[in-house]
Order: sequence, then structure tokens, then C-alpha cells
Amino acid sequence: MKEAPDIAAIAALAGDPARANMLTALLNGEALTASELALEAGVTKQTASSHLTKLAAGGLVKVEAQGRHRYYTLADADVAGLLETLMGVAARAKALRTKPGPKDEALRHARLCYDHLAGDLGVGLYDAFVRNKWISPQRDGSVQLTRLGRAKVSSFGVEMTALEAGARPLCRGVPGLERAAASSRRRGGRCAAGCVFRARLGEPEGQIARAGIYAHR
Amino acid sequence: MKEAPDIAAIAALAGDPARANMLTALLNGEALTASELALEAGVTKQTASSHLTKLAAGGLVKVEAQGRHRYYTLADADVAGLLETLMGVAARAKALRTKPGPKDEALRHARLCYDHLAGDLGVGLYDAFVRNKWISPQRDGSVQLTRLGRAKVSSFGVEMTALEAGARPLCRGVPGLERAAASSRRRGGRCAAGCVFRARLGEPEGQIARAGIYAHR
DNA sequence: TTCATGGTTCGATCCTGATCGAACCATATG
DNA sequence: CATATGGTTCGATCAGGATCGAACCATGAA
Repeated sequence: MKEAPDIAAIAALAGDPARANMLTALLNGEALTASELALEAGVTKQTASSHLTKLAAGGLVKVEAQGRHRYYTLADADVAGLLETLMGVAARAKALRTKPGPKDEALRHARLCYDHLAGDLGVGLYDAFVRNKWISPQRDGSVQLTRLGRAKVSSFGVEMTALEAGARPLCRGVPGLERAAASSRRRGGRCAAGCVFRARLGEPEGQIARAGIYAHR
Repeated sequence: MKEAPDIAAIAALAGDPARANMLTALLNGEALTASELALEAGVTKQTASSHLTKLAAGGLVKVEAQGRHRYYTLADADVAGLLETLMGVAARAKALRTKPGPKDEALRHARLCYDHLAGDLGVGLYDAFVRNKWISPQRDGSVQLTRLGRAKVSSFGVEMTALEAGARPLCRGVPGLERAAASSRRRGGRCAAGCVFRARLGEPEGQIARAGIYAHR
């Protein structure tokens, strides 16, 4: 478990209220100065400086100096995603008891959008692709684009270049996932690796695949 | 910023090395006893007990008693997702310097699988759907299933029930995202809300949509 | 019933890190 | 050049929480 300390390090960075406030303030994509972030966090400029140094060292934020101003932004979309995930987990854990502000409402809504109609279309497409035998779920959990399917998507105008892996499955079974895949199948659920493709086409983000990894006892 | 403390609370839970080790040990979906988790974390049983109480109170794990044994599992797939996201951020932040063990390799590989061929097919399908005018990206960033598209997916055998919202767009523009959407469009990138659908069909998880929210300065 | 084992609770210890005042450096403006 | 403002660094303080030994409770097996 060599990895845990590093996970802990990142999590610990977001685990401080002041730093969490700063990160959240940066979620809308604007770049804020150290002073502004100090205000957001409700701490002094020196405390803010100390925190921001840590966030930058930890790779959660980027800083760009413009004259005497230091503009901070989230390091990348993954950090934003992390914050969103935290929000989601917090909400489910009922840790989120207060009504979020407008900005958070927008994020909430965006997430609802993810889980809505587009998801249904993706699911529908996957099922239809299977029924029409355009893709073939494999025993090992992978999904194969069939000859028929190749012809079909080609007829849609899909560029075949990236898909021209011959008989190569779209998603190969993963050694560590075999057991989980088998387990998931027995439960009448979709297999893990197969669900990778399905996740691509419409399920809530990664949930199915994680459900595969995450075999309920 | 009422939300930040709750985010911080969740993050802080994962921010302790012992707890992080425990959570990671549970990532493969197995249920582990308190004693096993104590071993995983390298702490005494009493310390483990204390930690597990917090994790359970925070909603990150679930516990099920069987006789004198207490089996712990991750609370849900979102928690697993959170851990994965943390791993991803840690990896990008170069905080991850050691070579992960086999189990982690499987997770890594699963993620590679996500970002691979299935993604290409999804992207290809989206583009083809647009080119064929089966879906129509709207000015406000939403995506509309066209009359033609409805007929098409219906011909695939896709159940129309969930999609029978008439002229309702698959993904409506979000008020808070309009500016970001416009901004993203100007950059030659895909719009935010439109990319919700696209994300469904193949882009790395939520990245595009977040990129939209996250407007680079 | 006794003993073993799993797990919780209590209390004391101590380390870590957030915090801020003071001082200093860097930049901008009049 | 002097003053104002943005931001960093240093050092001292102290609260919080991880930790573990001891004790206790709960369950299982002989």
C-alpha cells in the first residue's frame, strides 16, 4: 500500500477548511489573487500565503505572477473533478446540510445533466449495438466490434483509423478484474470491463466499472 | 462558501495515512474486518477502531456485523471513485513516485482502458451523429436529437420511451455555464453542455465538461 | 464454564500543523 | 523618492487529533 500516503497527502491538502474554501473559490475557473483567496478563506494574508504554497507544491493549483499580483488557478480539470467528487460524496454522506449558493447550484445542475437523457441515449445505443450484433461482449469482459458493426459504424461515417485494430477487442479484460467481472456477471449485472464501453456510452461516470471492481460482499 | 467545510471534512478523512491505507485496501471490493484493516494500516486495533468509527460516521464506509466480526466495505461506488480521482491527481502531481503494487496496476490499467479505443468509438459516433444530422448541437450548448436522429436510433432498436421528450434537448444549457460555454466556443473547443453528451459518448470522464466549467484564464 | 479472540472505550501523551504579528521584499502610483 | 499595497518569510503559540496501553464488552469454541 505504498500509494496511500500519497493519496493521503492530496486529500489532506483539501482537508483543511481554509484550503478547501480556496479550492472551491477557484472552481468556477476564474483566477484569483492571493489576497482574494485569503478573503475567501477568511484568514490573514500570511496564512493564505502559507496555504497556497502548499497547494502549489502539492500540484493542486498553479500560480502566475503579474507584477505584484499572484494569480492562482486550479492546476487542471482533474483537480476540479476531485472537488466535484468530494462534493458528491459529501452530499451522499449527508454531510452537506446547507443549501449551496448559486454557483454551486450550477454545478449541481450540470451533474444532473450528466445523469439524465444523454445517459439514456448512451445506454440505449449500447443495448441496441449488442442486439444488432454490432458489438459483441466477450467472455472475458471485453467488448468486440464485430465485422457487421465495423461496417455499420463505417456507414455512419465514423473514421475507422482509430478502430482499425483488426480483431482487437475494444476493451480487453484486465487480469485483476477477471474475478470481479465473473462475480458481477453472476449477479446479473454487466461485466466490469464490458461496462467500460457502456460507461463511455452513457452510464454515470465510471460507476458501472467501479461497481465491477467493487464487488459487493 | 458554506460547502467547503464539508468538503474538507470528507477530504480530511482520507487525509490521514492510516485511514487512506484502509480505504485503499477496500478498493478491490472485498469486505475486511477491523483487525485486517488494522494490519493494512499498520496501527493497533484500538487506533483502527477509532479511525473506522470516523470513516463510518463520515459515510465513507459501511459496516456489517457477523458474530464478533465487523466487516467493512466502502460505502458506495462514489467513494471508490473519489479514491480513484485522488490517485489520478496524485499521479499527475507527481506525488506518486513509487511503483504501485499489482492491485494498483490493475486499476491503472482499467483507467487506461477507459481512455482508449472505447473513447475513440464514442468520439467517432458523436462526430458521425453530428455530421449525419442525427443530433444537433444547439447555440446554447445543448444537444438536440433531431427528427432524423430519432428515426435512426429507433431503427437501431433503441427504446424511445426515455427519449420521447419531444423537442426537448438532450442536454439543456445551464445558466451558470453560459458564459463558460461561450468562452469555450471561442477557443475552438467543444461547448460545455454539448460536451456533456460527448463525454457520455467517449471523452475521458467528465473532463470536457469540466474544462468548460473551468475556463482557463 | 473457561479461555481465546474480535472489537470498543477511556485516558494520557505528544506531535503536527494552522494561525497570526512582525518584519521584510516586490511592485505600483503620485 | 515616498507611500501604499500585494505577497512572503520567520518565529511563537496552541488546538486538534493520531496514537497506544489498559480495561472492558461481545462472541465463539472447547
